[in-house]
Amino acid sequence: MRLLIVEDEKRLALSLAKGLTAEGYAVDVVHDGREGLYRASEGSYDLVILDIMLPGMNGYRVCAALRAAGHDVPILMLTAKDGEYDEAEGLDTGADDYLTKPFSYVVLVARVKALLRRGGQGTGASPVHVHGDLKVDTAARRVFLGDDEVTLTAKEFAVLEQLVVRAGEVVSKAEILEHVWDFAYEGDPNIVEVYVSTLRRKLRAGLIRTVRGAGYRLERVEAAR
Amino acid sequence: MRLLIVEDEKRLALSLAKGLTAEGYAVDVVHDGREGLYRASEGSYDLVILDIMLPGMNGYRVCAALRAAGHDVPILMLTAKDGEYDEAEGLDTGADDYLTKPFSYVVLVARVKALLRRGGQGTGASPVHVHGDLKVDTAARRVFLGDDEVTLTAKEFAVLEQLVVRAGEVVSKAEILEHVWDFAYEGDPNIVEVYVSTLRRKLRAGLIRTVRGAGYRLERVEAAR
DNA sequence: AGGGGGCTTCAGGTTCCTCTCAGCGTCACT
DNA sequence: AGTGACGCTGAGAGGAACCTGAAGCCCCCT
Repeated sequence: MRLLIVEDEKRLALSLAKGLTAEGYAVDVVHDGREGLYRASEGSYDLVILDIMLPGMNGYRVCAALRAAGHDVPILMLTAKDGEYDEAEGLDTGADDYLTKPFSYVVLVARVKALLRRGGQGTGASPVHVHGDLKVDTAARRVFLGDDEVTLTAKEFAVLEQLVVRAGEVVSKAEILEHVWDFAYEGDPNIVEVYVSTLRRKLRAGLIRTVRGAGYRLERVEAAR
Repeated sequence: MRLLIVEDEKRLALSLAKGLTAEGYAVDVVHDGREGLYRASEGSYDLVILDIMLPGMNGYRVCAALRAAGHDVPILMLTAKDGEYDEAEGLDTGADDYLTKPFSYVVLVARVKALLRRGGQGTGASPVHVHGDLKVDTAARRVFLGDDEVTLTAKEFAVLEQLVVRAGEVVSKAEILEHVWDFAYEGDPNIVEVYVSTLRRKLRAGLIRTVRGAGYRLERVEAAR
């Protein structure tokens, strides 16, 4: 899951990014409206957190421009409560939810999750993926193998999520990198192998199949016996 | 999938080529406009990445010339943001999308994929090709012969894919070479024979017919029994 | 300040692809 | 039937891709 934060208060942006990263999202941050619009237009984000007061281009205009261009990515607006801007206006321009500053971090996370869940429903994707005896609950971020819960770290979960969403298909290492790590990541792609390795250990060895030269594939339901 | 990059900044061209190759595309690079037009005219590319500022012939003119000649290959234009050239003009001349430098690599890949997807849908290409008792699933990278799965390596799969996509037609050795390896490949063309040989062994001897002096042909549905 | 957990890098080891080569078979044409 | 061109295929070297244990770093919690 990739999130884009468009927020010019750098301290706030940074702390949000940090927290959400810890939740297992891949988070990109930009500090001005024009740049935000540009990045969001690429369509590779699952949600955009958009401040209203922005240099370059204000949040309403970014939001309106995105909708005008046909993007239906969920948008969570951040409004200051000083009354200069109006919540209703945000919703009018096509935002899906708004949050009035100051807000608690917990609330933000809850809203983010709610929006992601709603978006998922809209497109017919269930938040819970069942796959043989593997059950991945993307909303609750829990994984079960048979009756046993398996504890995964944020990154482990994110990698598994990618594989589960496209179960049966080959997912390339590059695609996993793109979705799980953010665009500033310049590290070793080997990191994907490391995570696959630990996932295999924590889950079951045969579950994630390596397709040499192509990527990884979550095996479709193992032959029932 | 074959991509052509027309870009005179060699460093940029090289790094794009490297990345896209890693994504599994066969990538060719040329550094001037005239050469780009010439290669693109051959019609063997699935997408063209076209810089605007080019020696020989600028990107707009290449693009316009291609469209004038009736080619509908997707074109992704690269524009510098210095304002000398205008994005709209790129789209006017028939480009399908544009990207303003500097851009992140991830963005480029996303756009490339989007364009290829759009094109693919239009032509109704399915990810699964069925051909008699041979089934080739390009998304999962799996091949079935009857009920049995056949394990293929990356190159074997790529060769078979070429034959399957054009089932019933003769595909020349040169075409296979170009699609599976890229045009910079300087090795022995015999390599194609080697791979056809192993494919026959792994699949069924009669499936791939040699057409002497012309190439190979995947036989249309074998006589049902 | 110390400890722990998660993230990342690194390096050694392993697997198994890829490509080349060479000899032989097969085909088409005379 | 002979001949040359073309195609087939087994063997092996070399290397790419992948796996995984270990260790360092950073952040957070105690």
